[in-house]
Amino acid sequence: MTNEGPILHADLDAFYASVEQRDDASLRGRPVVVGGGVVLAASYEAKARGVRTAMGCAQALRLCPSAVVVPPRMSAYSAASKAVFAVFEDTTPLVEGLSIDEAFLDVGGLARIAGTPSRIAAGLRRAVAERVGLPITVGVARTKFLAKVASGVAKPDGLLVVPHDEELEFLHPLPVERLWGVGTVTAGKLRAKGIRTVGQVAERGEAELVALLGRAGGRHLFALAHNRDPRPVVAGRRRRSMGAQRALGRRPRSPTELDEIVAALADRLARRLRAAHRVCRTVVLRLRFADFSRATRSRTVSHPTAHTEDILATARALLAAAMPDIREHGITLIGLALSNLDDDTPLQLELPFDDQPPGALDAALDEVRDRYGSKAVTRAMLLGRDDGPTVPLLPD
DNA sequence: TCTGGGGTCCTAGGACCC
DNA sequence: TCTGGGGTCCTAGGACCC
Repeated sequence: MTNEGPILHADLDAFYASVEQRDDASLRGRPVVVGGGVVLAASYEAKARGVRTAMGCAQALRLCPSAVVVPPRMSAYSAASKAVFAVFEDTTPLVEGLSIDEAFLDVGGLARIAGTPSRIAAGLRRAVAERVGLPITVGVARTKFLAKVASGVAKPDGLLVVPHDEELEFLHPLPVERLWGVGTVTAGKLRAKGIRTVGQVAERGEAELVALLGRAGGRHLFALAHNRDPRPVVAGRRRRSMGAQRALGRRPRSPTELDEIVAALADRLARRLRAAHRVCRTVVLRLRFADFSRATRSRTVSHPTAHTEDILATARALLAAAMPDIREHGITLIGLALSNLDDDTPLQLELPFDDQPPGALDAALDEVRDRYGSKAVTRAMLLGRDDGPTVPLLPD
């Protein structure tokens, strides 16, 4: 949990497309597009022709007529991801996964065992190539943020180490879009102020950036432009929400069809929730309308659940409430997300009542609250001496 | 160029409590 | 009776990431 730096950011190249090229020799060296209606991943041969993620497959074929379009094989990508993460874990226990194909690794404590960070990174790339057969790019720097920028610059199949004394020289000439967290909207706002490079961000005051981008966004960007990023690599992060969605096209849908889709989504999510031994308290209905505007409707219940029927009942209530909007605007996507996740077995603590000084119970509960969050103390029971009555401290 | 499926984090207002 | 300040939770929306 400590950040001793240096930090590696390891990022598989064109992940889904690389798995397809690995598993089918006839695809190697050719432009490959993984997707159905939309491009989920493009090989570097296809990227060179202008094909991009999230582009329609029809447009991808116009840009690159020789591209081979293959349907996604999610289970193969999931297996490949597990194998790559096993290599990460063999490198250091301090691995923070960011997505299916990238992770931060804190290799600060490994200098005496495994050599310099660049040696560790080179060994990691070699191990992924030998054991999994996939190309991976690694960025190395003192902070998470800079390591991620470095891997982005080094792609594909590259390795880039940013030395301590060259951080700002590396960072400041880069366009603001390279910064993690700067997308089209933020880049547009910055451009309107004449800010195009990270160095130009660094020349502005924090207050100006906060006024432009909001409190958190402005502070964040200000810190990053000066290469300040104290965030540690955190191993074992747990997911905070779980979702599933379905695009519907533009054809009108009957209420019965919508109900069937919501039921299928609720069933799929509830199964995933139970498989992960989690429960949820909040159900979110996501809608996208014909004009591409979006809306969410959510409801939080008092009792955590992983039962399909509970989740579906809440989802149905949300759908019913959203029907006027759906009728008015037309619906093109429907999704469900579950949040406020928790473990399915609650934490149980037994505090011996005998010989406790006054206030000991309150102090113990405070400690639980500090360590596990206020939600951990949802139901505290005061157990009496001998066979005395059980007194609920908080209403059920 | 009309756009998939899975996530994270931030903001802002209102309710409610002490 | 009126008042303040602080905290948490819920809901909805938005930006961003892969």
